[in-house]
Formats: sequence, C-alpha cells, structure tokens
Amino acid sequence: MIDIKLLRENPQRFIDGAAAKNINVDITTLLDLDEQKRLLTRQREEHRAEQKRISKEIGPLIGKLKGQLKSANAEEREEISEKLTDLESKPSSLKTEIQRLDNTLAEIEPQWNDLLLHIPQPADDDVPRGTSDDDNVQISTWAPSDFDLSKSFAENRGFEPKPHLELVSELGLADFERGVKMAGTRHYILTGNGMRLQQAMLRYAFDLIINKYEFTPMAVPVILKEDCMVGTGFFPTGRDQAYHIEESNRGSGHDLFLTGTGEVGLMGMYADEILDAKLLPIKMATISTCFRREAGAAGRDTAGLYRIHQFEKVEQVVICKADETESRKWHKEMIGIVEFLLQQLQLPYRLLQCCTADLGAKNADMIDVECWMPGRGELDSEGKPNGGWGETHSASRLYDYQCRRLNMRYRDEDGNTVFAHSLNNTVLASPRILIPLLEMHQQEDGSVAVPACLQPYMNGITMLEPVHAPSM
RNA sequence: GGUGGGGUGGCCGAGCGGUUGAAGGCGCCGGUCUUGAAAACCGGUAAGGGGUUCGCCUCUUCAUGGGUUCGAAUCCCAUCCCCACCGCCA
Repeated sequence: MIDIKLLRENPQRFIDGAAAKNINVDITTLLDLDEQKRLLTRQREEHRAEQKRISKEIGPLIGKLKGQLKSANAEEREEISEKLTDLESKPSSLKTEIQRLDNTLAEIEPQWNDLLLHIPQPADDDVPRGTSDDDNVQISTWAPSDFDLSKSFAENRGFEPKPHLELVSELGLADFERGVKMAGTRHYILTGNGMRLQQAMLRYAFDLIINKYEFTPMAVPVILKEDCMVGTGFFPTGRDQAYHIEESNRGSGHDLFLTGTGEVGLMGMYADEILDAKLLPIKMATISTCFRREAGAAGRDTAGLYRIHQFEKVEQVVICKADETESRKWHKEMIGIVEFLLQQLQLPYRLLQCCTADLGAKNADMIDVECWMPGRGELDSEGKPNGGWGETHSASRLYDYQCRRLNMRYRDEDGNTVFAHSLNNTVLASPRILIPLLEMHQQEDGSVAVPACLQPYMNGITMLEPVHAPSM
C-alpha cells in the first residue's frame, strides 16, 4: 500500500506511476473521498470531545442523584427525577449528530480503503517504461563454457533436442493423463525418477540457501486468511488467481485461500508487529507447495510442465531497514544466489530488467531470470522448435509497500516506528525448472545427465535412462 | 465435535457502569548516590489518525464486530482465538 500522505502531497507522481504500469485506478475519486473523510472525521471528533466533556461534568452528578433517589421520599423523588431527566437530555442532540456522521463515514471508508489498496507503487525512475513484457530489457546472459548461445542446440551438441514432453515420457518421469483424470487440466503426476529429480533439486536449492547463504529455514502455512493475501499485495487485484476455501459457508470459521507462493506465509509471519531493529535484516527461506488458478491463461502453455496449478517452490524473502541502498543491495544479493545456483546446474540463463508494464502493482523494480529451453519458441520450417527463454525466477523489490499493508514495523534509533522494506525471490520452482534441466542435459541417445551437484541427492544416479515399459 | 475456563499496555496482572489510556509489579530509558558497577531511591516509558500559533490539543484502540446507555474495559448478542478434559485422528 502506498502512503496516503505522499499521494496528497504529490498526486501526479501516482497518476503517472499507474499509467506507466498500465493500471487503471481512480486517483481523483480517492483524493475526493479522502478530503471528505478527513472533514467528517474532524467534525465527529469535535462532537465527541464535547460529549465526553459534558459526560465528565454531569456523570458524577447523575451518580450522586441516583444514590439519593434510593433513600428519598415520594416528594423528593419527583424533584430528583426531574433533575435527572434534565441532565440526561443535555447531550442527546450531540448523540444523534455523531451517529449521523458515523453513518456517513461508514459509507465512505470502505470505498476509500478499496481504492487505496488498488493504487500501485510507482516504478523506480531507472525502470524502463514499456507497454508489455516485450519491452523488458535483457541485462546479461550466461551459459556454460561448452554452450554457445548464438548457436542452436543442434549446432552446439550435434543432434536435435527433444522437447521436455518427449523426454519425460521416454524417461518415465511424469504421467499427465492420470494427473488430468484425477484433477483436471494442468495437473500431472511426477513418477519415479521424475519425483526423485524434483526432490533432489528442491533439497539442493534449499540446503544452498540455508547453509551457504544463511537464510533461516521455515515451514509456513499454505492455507491462509484473506488478511495475509491482502497484506502481501496479492489481493484484491489477484483474487481470482487463488483457490478459495469457503469455510464460512459451513456456518463458522473464516474463509481461507491456498497461497500461490511461500512469500505469503513468510511475510505474513510478522504482520502487525513492531520488530526489534537488532533482528534486521530477517532472511528467510521456505519450501512450499504453490497453488495457482491460472485464470485468464486459458490456452497458454497448456502442454507439459510449464504452467500448472500446483507446484513446489523454494522461496527467499528479506525484510530489512527502510533504506533504499540496503534494499537494493539485498536485491542484487538474491539475484546473485540464483545465478550461482543456475551455474551449478549448468543451465544457460539471462537476467531481464522488467519494464513498468510487467511489474505488477506492488513492485518498484523486478528482475526476472529466464532459463534457455531448447524445446520452446517458434517452430522452424521443419516444425522443430528454435528454443526460447522461459521465466523461472522473479526477484522483486518493494520498498515499504508490502510492510505498510502488513503493518510490519521496527523501531529506529530515535525510537520512531518505521515500516520495513521487503524483497523476495524465487530460489527454485519445480517442475518448471525440470524443463531446462532435462532439455539442456539430454544426450544423443535419449538419456539425461544428472548435474554433479544433484547426484548426492539422487542416490548417486548420474544418468536418467529411457524406460521401455510404461511407468507403473 | 462436546463440556468448562479465559483473552486488558513490551511482559505479568488489577479493574467488572462515571476524571480508567487503564492501579501494582517486571522490563526498558534518564537522573541521584558511587572511583566505576550493582543495590537503593526519584522521574519517564503504547500505537495509530486528525489538527497545530510546534507549546501542545484532540479522537480511536482493553480479542473482533454489533447492541444497550447521557456515559462501556466493565452489561447484552454474535464471531474468532487460547487453555483444560472427553471423543475422533496422521
């Protein structure tokens, strides 16, 4: 959430910011509602102060009279009752006026709040302006020394690559038919070595982040209340992307949502807390199942392991002091971790500076990491894919946008409470990462070499061999 | 799921209709004393919003949301959460 004070001071910055992100929000109405809200609040407060003042004045008097009433005779009783009625009627006009103001405010506040939640964080000035992800800017590329990115896979390796769909089928790594039978489209089963490979990658990535980079390992809920979804910025705009568990329909409890990333559980942990500054930066990592409805993606990437409803992800977050320099430092650090990981896995990748249109409402800056997937991309004249980049990681820098929504603060040296900065990044998401892994490490004979760093997690398996009988 | 007991400031804990934003204690900060420290003593110590002549003023918050009342931490209703025991259970 943005700081409403900044919006009052400089609306144009937010109007431009939303426009650059292609996000349609009614800032004029918000400012208008904000003005009304403040005026009404001030009036209400004045009345309330008066009411309290009167109450303090007459309260003890009423108390005393009521005490007298008990021991009074009939004649005195009438006189006392009269005084009481008189006293009690004093603040009644105030009461109705306060009620009226309350009612008006109750109408305005939800609209005000809803609009405020929709205002995007303006992108940083150094983020390129664009209209779609086509305008994202490539920053750098990396490939293992034996792979030349300017040449095709076939030119590099001397044989035509198979797309991952063929590989998983021939190696018996996944079963799409039965996955779809059980759960519908975009569901799958990892079978045998497929599951073994996924677990190896997750575990390798998780061990790396918690051991070498000293992130604190966490296991967090993936079924969370709406507050957490709103707080982390995934709601209200992305509400249709989350699976909704309507517990309230059962007569009690509250609704829950399946999270699309471990970030929600990690960031939600410290919501509504004032953190000890000595604890910062908080570096955490989790490995969690992620659920995405993929609403609006109908027809896109329907085949294979690329876009599915349920997957596993190692996620890293950093909560640090509200300092731009420090924030930027952690962003670079997290991207560096992913680069190290992908280099260990010997997977070609590139870093992309996302343009304003691709940032989403919450980010000030976002770097995507894309891996080279030989089985993706345009088809050539023979119907073979030319290969293409596919997004596997995304590193976000949010300033205090998320912590403000989550009401997550720390106390600075002067004793003031300050909203912290937050960042997050994918360490590894599977099964999507299996696509470049299988496609890049495939051999001419149809087998797939297991990178050295994964072998200890694969019970020493160095090569995935084709299976001739169908799995199971 | 059933029954019973609870949710009050950073923490413990009193208050159960009227100067109670909240006693007392712990913790924390400042001071006195001391060569220094401890102890003792004195003082201070919530968050958020609005206004401000920048001295302050004011509103909201005692789990949450409604209600009763001139006035609610205190009474009523609903919900959530926690604890104990029983039932079920990986």
